[in-house]
Amino acid sequence: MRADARDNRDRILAAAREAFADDGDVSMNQVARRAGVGAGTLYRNYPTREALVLAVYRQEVEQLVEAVPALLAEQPPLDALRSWTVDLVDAMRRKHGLGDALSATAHQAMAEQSYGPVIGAITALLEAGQREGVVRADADPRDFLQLTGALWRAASGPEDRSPQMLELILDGLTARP
Amino acid sequence: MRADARDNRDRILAAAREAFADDGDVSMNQVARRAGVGAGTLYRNYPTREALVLAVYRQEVEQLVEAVPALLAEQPPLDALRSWTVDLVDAMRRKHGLGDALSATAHQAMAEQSYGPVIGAITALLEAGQREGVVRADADPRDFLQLTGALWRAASGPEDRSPQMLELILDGLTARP
DNA sequence: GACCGTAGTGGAGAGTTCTCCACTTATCAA
DNA sequence: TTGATAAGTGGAGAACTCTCCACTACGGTC
Repeated sequence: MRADARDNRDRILAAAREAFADDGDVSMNQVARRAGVGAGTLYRNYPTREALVLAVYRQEVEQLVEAVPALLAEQPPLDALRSWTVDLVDAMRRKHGLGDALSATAHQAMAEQSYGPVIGAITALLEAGQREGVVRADADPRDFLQLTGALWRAASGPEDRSPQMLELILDGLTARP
Repeated sequence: MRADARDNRDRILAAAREAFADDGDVSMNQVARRAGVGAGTLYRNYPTREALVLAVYRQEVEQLVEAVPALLAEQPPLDALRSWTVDLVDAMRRKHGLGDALSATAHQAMAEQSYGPVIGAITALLEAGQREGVVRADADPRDFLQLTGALWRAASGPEDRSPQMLELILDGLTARP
């Protein structure tokens, strides 16, 4: 990769980070202008808005993913899953566009490739529960991420119903004797 | 309302119905052109794409709503809820844009006003279950519609995981002794 | 240092959403 | 029948997304 290209890529990411921090609905054009590049350059580096959003919040998401082992060490699996999910939904709500980007990729190939880490985190949480026999055997991490999208949408509405919905989902995940 | 205005309104609806039947991603401009009206007229009648979509599929949705009493007469509440939901998700998948429109309105005031019927149908199904003590008391119809949105997204992916997700949700809805 | 192939660029352009307001016209009272 | 008038119209316009390709300039080679 050419040095100037890498420079542009970095400038775009920096500009996007600033712009998203200021306000959620920033146009791709605005990001490009702010970074001092043409629209073409922006789109070559980040082909979709989602790709850009995921790149911007990569660190935040990584932190969430890395927190999993500690959670599992401290709490029973279902409690760990509950508090992790609350944090995830919270991040989706605070970081504009992240909820859309994450739940859009839940059942796509893209998710496996670029956002495997999140799926990996959910897998670890579910498997811990399965090992203890408290989570049903057919629980699927992509399904859970998709449901998390619904949670986030509910949390963003006028009346936050996400706690109740989360309890319902966890209840549905629980293994029955 | 002026007669010519009503005429235009009807022509727009007819044009939209045709256009949506042909293909899901039709631009608002195309609908306007097809109906022979200006963009302004289209937007005055249907302020958002969602509003137009809901108007176009009103009958389909009404049929779904009206089917509830028969379902409840034939089957136990949870089975009725299951089969009704399968039909709803199926409609969301076949009728382009309906899934987005419905799940977007799940927790908004708009839903109560213009799509109360769907909420009403879900309420009837849930209450039947509650009366028999098989559905948890704190189940909320808007939450359920929101979860249905996730189901639809999952059903539209490469691998249809919606049956498993539906079982999980129904399991979560079940009242525990 | 000069050369050249190719990776990389920017912005014009086609298409979109949605708003605004100068104009047109249906309707009702006289 | 005829105005008056408020309801209704259309399309120009501003801003957007995303693509395409004529150009520019980086960096390995001599």
